[in-house]
Amino acid sequence: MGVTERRIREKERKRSTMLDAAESILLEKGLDHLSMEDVAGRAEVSKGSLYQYFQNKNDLVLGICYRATHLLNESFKEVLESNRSGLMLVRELGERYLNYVKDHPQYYSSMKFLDNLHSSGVGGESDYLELCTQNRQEGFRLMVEAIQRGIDDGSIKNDFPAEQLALLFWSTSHGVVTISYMHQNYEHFKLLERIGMQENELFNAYMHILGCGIAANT
Amino acid sequence: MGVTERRIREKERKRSTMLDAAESILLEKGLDHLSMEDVAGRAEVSKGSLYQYFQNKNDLVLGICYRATHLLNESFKEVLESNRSGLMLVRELGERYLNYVKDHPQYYSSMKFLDNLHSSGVGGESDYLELCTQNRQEGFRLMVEAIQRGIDDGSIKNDFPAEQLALLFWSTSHGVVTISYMHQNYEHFKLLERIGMQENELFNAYMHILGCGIAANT
DNA sequence: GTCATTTATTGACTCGCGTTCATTTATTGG
DNA sequence: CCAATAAATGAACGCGAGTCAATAAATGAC
Repeated sequence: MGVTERRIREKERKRSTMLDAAESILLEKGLDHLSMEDVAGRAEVSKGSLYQYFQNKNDLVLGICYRATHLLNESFKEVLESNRSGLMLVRELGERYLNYVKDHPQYYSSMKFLDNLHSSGVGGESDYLELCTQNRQEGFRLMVEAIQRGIDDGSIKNDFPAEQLALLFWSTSHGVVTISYMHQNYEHFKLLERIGMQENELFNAYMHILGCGIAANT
Repeated sequence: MGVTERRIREKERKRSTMLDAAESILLEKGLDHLSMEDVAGRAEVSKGSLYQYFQNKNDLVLGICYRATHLLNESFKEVLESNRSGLMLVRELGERYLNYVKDHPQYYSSMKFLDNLHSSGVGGESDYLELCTQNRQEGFRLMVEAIQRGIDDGSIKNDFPAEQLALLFWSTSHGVVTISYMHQNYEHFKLLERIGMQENELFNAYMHILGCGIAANT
């Protein structure tokens, strides 16, 4: 009796279509101008139908965020398959993050949305919220693993536990990547130009400084 | 004929009252639950009156942000009055920033709001937007000055121009401070606990790593 | 003090948008 | 072919931002 299975598959397919629509609007117009009506229109369903697949607007955006965090984690996992030094892995993770934001700005803004929800205490009702949070924790865990490997192989000094270094890397890289994101996506953002800095210089300087800070003295 | 002068003063006083009301609501309920009606009620004026003093809601929040950025800059200027080494000044700036966020979370969220507007390209019509942006640039300039002094006095190495180091310090400290902010203000935020880290450890680790990265080798 | 004029205040109103729900339409199993 | 169940729909609701015509207050001339 594969009827209910097909039903579920069918439902998942529709949900995916809706997420595609939402994602494309997010890419084109940004979060501020993402309306449920708009999404319904592009997905060729009625507004009411959206609410059969998503609990509310937050849930919909977090649905995108779930894709976003999953994709980023997959990219991180690839990095960890290499057996270069831990320090190199960390650098590679940073590069991946940077490129990810460049390639998928809509995913990045969905992740910013998640962060905002976390910062606002509650995010309303959303099943995706928990999933996204788990994904983020998984991403963090991957960073910890890279750093731990670096400590073990001697490429990263052991002044701090891996988790603490990971948190520093996590939070500081977020700031740097944000600069890059704004530089990419907003005409008006002239900060880099104003101080005469190329985008890749910013990242290199960051990794250089960070490298000096965490690399073992060899 | 001091009539118009008094008018202007009076108007400024009322505007200030409204900002006070908005600020207290921002502190209590957060940005998401700040409504114009609410502000009007607490300021004991009608909703329509608010719009005689502020162009729109963004303008009102940016009015708070103007206070916020001004206060932060004043704190930074105090630091620069000292004649310690540039490296010490940078550390002191970081500490000030951290304490500022702890003491004035509502100001911090208004600054996040400003950043979001910048990230969204346009911020609607608001006279305060330009003023806030100028204040932020002034804050950045103060960081540049601290670092430049450090390069000049030999406490900071000269691998990078002061502006570039300032940008790195600016963006990375933002990430670290955000962690601290969330830790302070949101019950649910358990990241620090989960990795067994104290809040001040986070800052110290950050300054240690950064210090290793930018300090001149003596 | 009176009055015309300018300025400030008000709250009812509109409008957009997220969300709900009674109704309609499609699908399933017998 | 027919209940019964599930899915889809769009009109209707609520809430909050922003508007505006009507009202009140302040000012300055006489």
